[in-house]
Amino acid sequence: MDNDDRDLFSIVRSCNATTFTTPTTIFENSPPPQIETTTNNITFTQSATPFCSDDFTFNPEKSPVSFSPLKPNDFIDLDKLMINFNPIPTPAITSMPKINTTTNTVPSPLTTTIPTHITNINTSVHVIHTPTTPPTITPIITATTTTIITPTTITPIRSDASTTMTKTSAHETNQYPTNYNFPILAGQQQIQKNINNQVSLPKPVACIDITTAHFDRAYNHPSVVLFGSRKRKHNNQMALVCYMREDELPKDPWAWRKYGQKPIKGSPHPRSYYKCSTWSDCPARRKVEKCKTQESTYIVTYEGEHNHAKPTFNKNVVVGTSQCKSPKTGLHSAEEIGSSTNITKSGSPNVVMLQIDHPESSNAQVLADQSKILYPEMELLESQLPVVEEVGSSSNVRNLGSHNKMIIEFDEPQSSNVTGVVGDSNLPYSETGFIGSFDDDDDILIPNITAWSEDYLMDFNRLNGVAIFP
DNA sequence: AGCCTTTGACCAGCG
DNA sequence: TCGCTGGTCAAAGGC
Repeated sequence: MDNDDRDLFSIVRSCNATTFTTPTTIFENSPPPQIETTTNNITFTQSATPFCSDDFTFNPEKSPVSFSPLKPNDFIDLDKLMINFNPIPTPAITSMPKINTTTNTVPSPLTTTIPTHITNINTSVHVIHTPTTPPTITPIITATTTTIITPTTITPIRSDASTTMTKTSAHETNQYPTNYNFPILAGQQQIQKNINNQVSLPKPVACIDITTAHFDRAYNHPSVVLFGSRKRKHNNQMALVCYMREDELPKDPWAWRKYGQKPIKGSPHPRSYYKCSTWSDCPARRKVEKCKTQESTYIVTYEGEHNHAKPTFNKNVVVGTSQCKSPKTGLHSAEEIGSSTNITKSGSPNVVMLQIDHPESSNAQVLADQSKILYPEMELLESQLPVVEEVGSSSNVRNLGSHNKMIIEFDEPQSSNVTGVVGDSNLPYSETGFIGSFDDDDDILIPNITAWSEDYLMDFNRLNGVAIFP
C-alpha cells in the first residue's frame, strides 16, 4: 500500500476495527437486564452486563437542563460520538460487579476489573468541546440510585416495526419511540483507562431514545443527513458521502470528467456528475453539489470503485484551475473548487463513519475493501478528515441482519413543510432540514444528537464536581 | 488533438 | 398511465 492508498481504506478500516467489534443486537433479541440510573430526573439506562452491549437512553424531555438546539454547523463529530457516558460517579474500580439475578440488584458503586481477555485498552482521551456558555439552569444534586430493570419497551428495529408500530397521525410523525442505535460506538469505547490506570465502565452512546417533539426538531435540521434514495435501485452499490467545507475540499488524485449537471429539487445549487476519466470503463462516479444550507459546504458523493491505479498526474488539478470555469458564466464549478490546488485543510475533525450492510455480505472487511479506493484524499491525517459517511442503498438499509453496522433508523414525517427556527440560524426547518428529499420512505436520517448531549455532559461534570467528561 | 465542460434530450424509478 | 425527479448520454464548443 503506497501513500496514496492511505485514504478511505484506512479510515473505514480504523472505523471498523474500533467500532464494529462488539455484538450489539439489543434490538433484535430479548434485551439483557438493564441498569437504570436516575440523577436529577434524568434517567440513564445501560446494560447490567459490563463490556457488552451497553445502551444509553436519553430523554431530553425529562431533563431539567436546557440543551442547545442543533445548529447548521453541527455535523456529527466522531470524537464527540465516541464519548464515554458514565453518569455514575465511578470510585475506585476494583472488582467485577456481581449481579444478583434473584433480586435483580447490583452492588453500588458499580465496580469492575479488566477482563483477562481484554488486551487492547484504549488510553486515549476523547475531548469534549466545552461550550462557551454554561447551562443557565443549576440543577440540585440529588441522590443517584442504581437499580436493575428489565427493559420491556425497547423498540424493535425497523424490520419488525411494521408489526408493532402504527402511524396514527400525519402530524405526529414519530408516534413511537425511536432508537438511535450506535452499536459501533459502543464497541469502540468498551474499555478505557483513567489517569490512575484504572478501567472505568464506560457507557457509550449506544441507544438514544428520542421523543416525538425532539424527533421533529431533529428531523428538520440541517445536520440530519438523508441518504439511501430508492431511485435507481439497480445501482446497488456502496457510496461514500463527504461533507466538506470549502476550505476542506481535498485535492483529488483521480481524474474526473464531468458528464452531467442537474438541478436538484429543493436546492438552489445544481448537482454535477463526474466519471473517472482515466479509463473509459471505470465505474467510479462522483457527484458534487453545494450544500443548500451552507454555501461553504460541498457534498461530494463517490460511487463505484476504480478498477485501475491512480493516475500519476492529476489532470484535475490543472484543469480545475483553468478549464472548469464556465466560459459562459465565468463561475467556478464545484469541480474546480474541489480540485483547486489552493485548497488547504482546516484540520477540524468532522468524521462520521457509517456502515450499512452490503447486499452480498455483511462482512465489514468487504466494505472496507470496497471503499478503499473511493476516497480520494491521500494527504489528510485522520484528525483532519472532512465529514465522511459511508452509505448504502435503500435495499441495503433494509437488510439489517448484521450487528456490524451503525443504524440510525426512524420513519419519516408525513409533512415536510414544518417551519421554525434552528438555533441562531433563523432558517426555516423546511429549508435547512435535509440533504436530499422527503420522498423516499427508506431514507436514513442521521441527526446530530451529540450536540444535544454536550450540555448534559458538562452538566454532569458540574454535578459530580469532577471532569468525568474532560 | 485531446480532454474538458456545457446543456438539452433521453431514460429509469417511483408515486 | 402519467408526471416528477434524478441519472446518463452525446453533440457542441472551449481551452
